[in-house]
Amino acid sequence: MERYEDSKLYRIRHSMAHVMAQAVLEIFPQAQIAIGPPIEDGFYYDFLLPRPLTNDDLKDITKRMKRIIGGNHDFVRRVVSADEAKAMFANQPFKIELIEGLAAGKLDEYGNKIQDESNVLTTYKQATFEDLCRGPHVANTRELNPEAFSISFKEPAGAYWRGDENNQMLTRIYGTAWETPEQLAEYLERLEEAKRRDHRKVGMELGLFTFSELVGKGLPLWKPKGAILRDTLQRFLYDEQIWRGYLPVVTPHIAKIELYMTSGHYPYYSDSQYDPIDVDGEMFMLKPMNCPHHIQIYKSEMRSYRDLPLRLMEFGTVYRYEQSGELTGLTRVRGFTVDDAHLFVTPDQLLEEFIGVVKLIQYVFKSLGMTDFRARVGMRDPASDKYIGDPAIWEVATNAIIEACDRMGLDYFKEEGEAAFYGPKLDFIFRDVLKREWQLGTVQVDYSLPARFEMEYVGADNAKHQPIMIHRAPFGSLERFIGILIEHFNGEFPLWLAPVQVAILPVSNKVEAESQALAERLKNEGFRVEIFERGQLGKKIVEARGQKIPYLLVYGPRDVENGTVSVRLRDDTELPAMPIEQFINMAHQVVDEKGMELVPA
RNA sequence: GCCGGCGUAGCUCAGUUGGCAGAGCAUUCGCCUUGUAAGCGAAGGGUCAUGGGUUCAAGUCCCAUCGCCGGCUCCA
Repeated sequence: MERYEDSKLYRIRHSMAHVMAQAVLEIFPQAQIAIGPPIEDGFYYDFLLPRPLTNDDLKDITKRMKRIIGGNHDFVRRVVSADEAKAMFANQPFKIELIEGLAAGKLDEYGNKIQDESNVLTTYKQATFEDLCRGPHVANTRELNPEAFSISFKEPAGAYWRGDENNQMLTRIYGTAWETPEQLAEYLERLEEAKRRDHRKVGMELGLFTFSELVGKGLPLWKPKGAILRDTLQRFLYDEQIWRGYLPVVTPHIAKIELYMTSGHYPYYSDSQYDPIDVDGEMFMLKPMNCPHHIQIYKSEMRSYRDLPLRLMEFGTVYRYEQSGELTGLTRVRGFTVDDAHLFVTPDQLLEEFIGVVKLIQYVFKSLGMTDFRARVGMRDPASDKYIGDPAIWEVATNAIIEACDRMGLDYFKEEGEAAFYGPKLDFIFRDVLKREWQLGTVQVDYSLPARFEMEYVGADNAKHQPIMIHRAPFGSLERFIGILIEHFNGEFPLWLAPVQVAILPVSNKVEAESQALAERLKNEGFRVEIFERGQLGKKIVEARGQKIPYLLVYGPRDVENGTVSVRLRDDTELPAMPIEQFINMAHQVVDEKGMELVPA
């Protein structure tokens, strides 16, 4: 497959960024320009502007961009010396900084270390605008389609120079650009669809959760229907884990600060923890993670190799201080529940246990109809010093992960700098129906915490050994996972998960008593049922459809007489009237199979 | 935390150059008794996010705070 960097779209978007910069400079000649790269689906350019942008500015910029494109200007590449470049951009301080970084062969335009040393400076010029740029670009603006781009689809946004929050805040204008207007329309439609499916909107409409200013931002309140969904997921995983030899534990929400000093969490992550609470002169913290607690349970007894592997699980709620601006619905919150487990294993067991965890995660995803995911091996960044533990041990752990993947035939890719601070990990990245990627389940191999906590077990040789720890969470956080599920399914959950599975729609209140009896019968069968009593049948259908309830049972005198129900599915399919017994069997089958369809194949 | 936008009834929103705070849905009550996408009528519901300021007069103008949205940063 062609790399994005080599594609025509990439050149189009890169060139669009230059055209936009030219347009902005026409309006604000005093503006300072930073960088303007292509990105997924589009491009941006960062500016230091004399005032905030308005919608009218964006219209004006768009108009000017179209005019520039219509001018059929060539993009002309030129190799320049550092001195030449500095003279050319004398009144553009950001460019001067870039030139100095590039000329010294140290930093690229993003402020990252340069890999290749071919520190040749080039510029590209179209019409009156010449920009420091390594390209590539289209040959001429006539290759840009003036009807296939938009800069008004997104609000202008703030962005720090070189992405560092200590630097100056610039104004970033985003654009999207395509080869044809049809592709643009398709992209914009995808954005609209994502907005329609937004879990915050759908979750409120379905009555799953709410937020309260009095409780606090980033602290979701689960309403009954959301709690049912959540509990159903939780029970599914709980049962699955019990079956696989996990043991449940429960631990408190606060602990002494010394616990996190020992684990190493406190010094490394004090920024994202809440301030300690003084209790009778001792400092306690809201727990930011569950592992140190589980370690204390491990250490409560003398462990033999015969006890291992020991797999402790807990749906443990943790609290982390997230900056207010980064909170988003359920996907980024300040208190959330991790479907956590820690496996304590001997070196001999590591591989097998790791494989077992990966199999569990694969099974869980498959049960939820989530099939499109890939695995990432997160390795330490050799240049960083944020990791604890001996590099040699890291290598052993990383190799164990890779060997497990190979042995399972798992498709994976490696990425440096994606490890946890105490060990390498394997992350599962899920792609939803809208082709967006989310990092979900994670498995981490850890030699560090067992050492820090001086954990041990007695081996067959009667000597003491240190266990290895595997941290893992298939969902990651229940909150975030449910947010993703809502958007993936657009609130139309598979039957086994749906908070209300069956809506009974009485044709009139003449069958009120019979409808109640039907509801009771279905509840006794274990189904979640709601009777819709308001208004006429049409209105009941509207309401039940709005709640995305899988089965709508139209129930009237005819059905009462025949012992049937008329089943209408969530997708508006109308099944012929069927005996109640038959409906119950069908629904049981779909639930038992965790089917994605409402009618068994 | 930073940049920008936005806060009017439970929800979605209207509210003119500053001049009596509104609609639909939802809720409650009454009528209708219904067979596959909204039956009819009435009533209740507001410190216009909060606090200050300007003004004869503020939902409307100014300032601060809180919250929400889009980004940046961050995400054990």
